Amino acid sequence: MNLKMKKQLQKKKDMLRSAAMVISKKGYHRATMDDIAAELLMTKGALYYYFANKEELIFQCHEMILSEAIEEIEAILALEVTSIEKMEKAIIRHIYFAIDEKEMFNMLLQPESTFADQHISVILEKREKYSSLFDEIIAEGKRNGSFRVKEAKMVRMIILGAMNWIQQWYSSKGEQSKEDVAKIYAEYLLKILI
Amino acid sequence: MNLKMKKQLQKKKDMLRSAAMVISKKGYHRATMDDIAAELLMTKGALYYYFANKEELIFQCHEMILSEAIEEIEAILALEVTSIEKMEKAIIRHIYFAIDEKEMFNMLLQPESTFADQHISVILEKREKYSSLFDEIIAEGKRNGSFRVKEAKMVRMIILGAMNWIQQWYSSKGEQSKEDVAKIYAEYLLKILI
Amino acid sequence: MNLKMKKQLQKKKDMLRSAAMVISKKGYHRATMDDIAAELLMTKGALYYYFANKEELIFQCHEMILSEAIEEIEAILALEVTSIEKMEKAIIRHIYFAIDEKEMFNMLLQPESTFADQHISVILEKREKYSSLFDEIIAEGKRNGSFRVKEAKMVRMIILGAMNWIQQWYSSKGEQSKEDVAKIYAEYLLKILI
Amino acid sequence: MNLKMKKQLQKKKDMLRSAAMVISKKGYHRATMDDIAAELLMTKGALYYYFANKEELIFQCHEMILSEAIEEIEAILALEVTSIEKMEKAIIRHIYFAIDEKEMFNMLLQPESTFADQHISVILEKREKYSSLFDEIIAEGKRNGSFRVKEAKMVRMIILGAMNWIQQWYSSKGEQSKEDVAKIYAEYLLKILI
DNA sequence: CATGAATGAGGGTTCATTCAT
DNA sequence: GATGAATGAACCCTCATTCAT
Repeated sequence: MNLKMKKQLQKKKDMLRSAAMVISKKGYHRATMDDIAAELLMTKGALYYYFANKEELIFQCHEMILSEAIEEIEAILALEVTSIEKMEKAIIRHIYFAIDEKEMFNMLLQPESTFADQHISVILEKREKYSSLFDEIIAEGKRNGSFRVKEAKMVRMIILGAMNWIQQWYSSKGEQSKEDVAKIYAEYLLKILI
Repeated sequence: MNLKMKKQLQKKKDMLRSAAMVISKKGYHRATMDDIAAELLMTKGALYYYFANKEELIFQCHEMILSEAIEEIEAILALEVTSIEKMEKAIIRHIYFAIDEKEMFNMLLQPESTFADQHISVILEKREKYSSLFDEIIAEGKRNGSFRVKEAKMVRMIILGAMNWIQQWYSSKGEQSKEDVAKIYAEYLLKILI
Repeated sequence: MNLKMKKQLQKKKDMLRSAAMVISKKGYHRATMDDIAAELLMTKGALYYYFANKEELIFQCHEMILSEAIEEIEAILALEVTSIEKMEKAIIRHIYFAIDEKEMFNMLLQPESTFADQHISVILEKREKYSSLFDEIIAEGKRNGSFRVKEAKMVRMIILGAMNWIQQWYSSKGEQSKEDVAKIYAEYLLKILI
Repeated sequence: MNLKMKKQLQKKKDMLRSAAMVISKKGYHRATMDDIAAELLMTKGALYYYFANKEELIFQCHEMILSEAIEEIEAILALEVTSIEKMEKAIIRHIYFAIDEKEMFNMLLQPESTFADQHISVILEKREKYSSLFDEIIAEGKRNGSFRVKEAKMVRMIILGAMNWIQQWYSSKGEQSKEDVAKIYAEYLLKILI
């Protein structure tokens, strides 16, 4: 029984991952339920067996991705290292994610007012939760004297905005390795904090 | 004759502006030609007299807005002030634009792979042109010793990314005035350059 | 201008009439928008130019038919004849309608819980309005001593029920002419009132 | 074995009864096989074990209900009472049924051209059989001088139609008890016969 | 016997686009 | 130049039905 449920859960995750692929590649509106089903080697009908409708599907995509991202940054927060190192790691982690999972990441940046009010609040909450983890690092850094910033919220926004923009220009085929990019970004962004 | 053409041009600009409003408010896909026509107090049919199709319409929106933005930054570049001041002014100008014309600005950030190849290259070229103006300021600053950065391209991306993200969180109803936001952003972002 | 609007109104009426034909022949659920459009020698798209959706379409059918029926019985009520004659004429009129416009009439009898609350109240009101015209005749007859009934409401229901059932068995190909049927029904039903 | 079959039969009857409930409440088209299965605390798959398809299911519903109704009226016919009393009892029985089992009764009134030809003839035959029982009472009454009607068929139709219409207006929450309604109806309808 | 999963054929609806007037 | 009307291709979604397990 438990095994069965685990399998089901795994399957749903796999489906969400594939769906996110298509959706973020084509965009929410251009990706049809047929497209998504095809990617899953299913028919549309089967898709609707698992998800009530298109919005529900994309909503669950969002949720899954955000939850995973939150977990990872939380793990960094729990490390026993300096605040500077935490921020560095968080920045690098974020950038790796933005590059490695470009499609899914991209999806998060374009909620496109697709969601019904009920869903949107959940998503926004989770987004805020994620962002607040960066706030925590900043706050911790201020407390122990590592960082010297007054407008913490805005600094957080600057950092997140700078990182998210990578989407728009980075190409894995380019000359820069993702490791280099991440390192350089971390270096420059830390200049703002210190 | 010349007057007539001017009038026509002005009319078209007005149309583009209104259209951009609707499109960026609703998003490209949710904004129907009917919506746009209604905003222009026209019928759909009339709209098609001026623009061959929806893509052409949005393409011209993009072009107009970008051209105007480029002009403004070019004007700053031509000023006889220090590089630091130029960058400061450019940042503030950009942020004002992002806040004051949120809808149009937003449209620029979501090309959404709407464009056919033919159009997209024109847009990308113009975008690049705009971005390169920031490069020029940075280069100038490096030449005259004001700025000390190695990875100029990446720094430019950090700055642009940070600024564009304002879209996502700034609300005119919030406590922060746009003047404050622009000033603070300029201050922090200049820290990266110096 | 006025002529144009009249034409449009007439066209809409024609459309409603044809639509009612299909719908009542096939039933609301079996009649597809394609079917209806085909009957109108149109495409589905054109249909949606005139009616927001299927429910709106059928709602307007109902309304039109009921309105016309109400007018006719009201005309009978206004005649200067005895109550008995009025009831006789109303019965005959109703039965003619049930037989001549079998399809539309049939549609009225099967609201099939198709309507949204907003619409259903309008329809029920109009139905009640129609039925109340029979009440008025009965009341008038009681006042002037022609009729001798205690439970007026129930008698009205008996009369309407009996007449509406004709739908279920009368066939124009059968031996009975509609004139005969109407006359006999009137005769028997008046026995209840007198 | 015999016991087993009896149990099975009973089970099927229970299923039909529950199914009829859902179908007549929602209407044939709005009631999905899922709905029906849920009411039976089963899954769709199981339902298909018992019934070949949806039409078969509703067909058996019809048949069961009609058979039961026929039996009851036949019992009345066999009583040793006057024709007037028989008709009175039949009317009352019919009305009780219409009120007590509103949903199932309602289903019978809306065959909705759901049935394939093969089925429909069986149903129509059974309906006719039921109706003919009223004919028999009338005929018997005519023979023994209780009733004085020429157009027996039409009178039967008037009586049935009047009774079936009760569906449309009677509410158990209303002021009238079903006993009152049945009595009054019987009284008025007998006026037609005598 | 029963279930979960899948299929596939529509049906309602939207909307960019066209065109006669 | 402008309008109303119409088209048709997609798209989301539903649901009766099937079937391996």
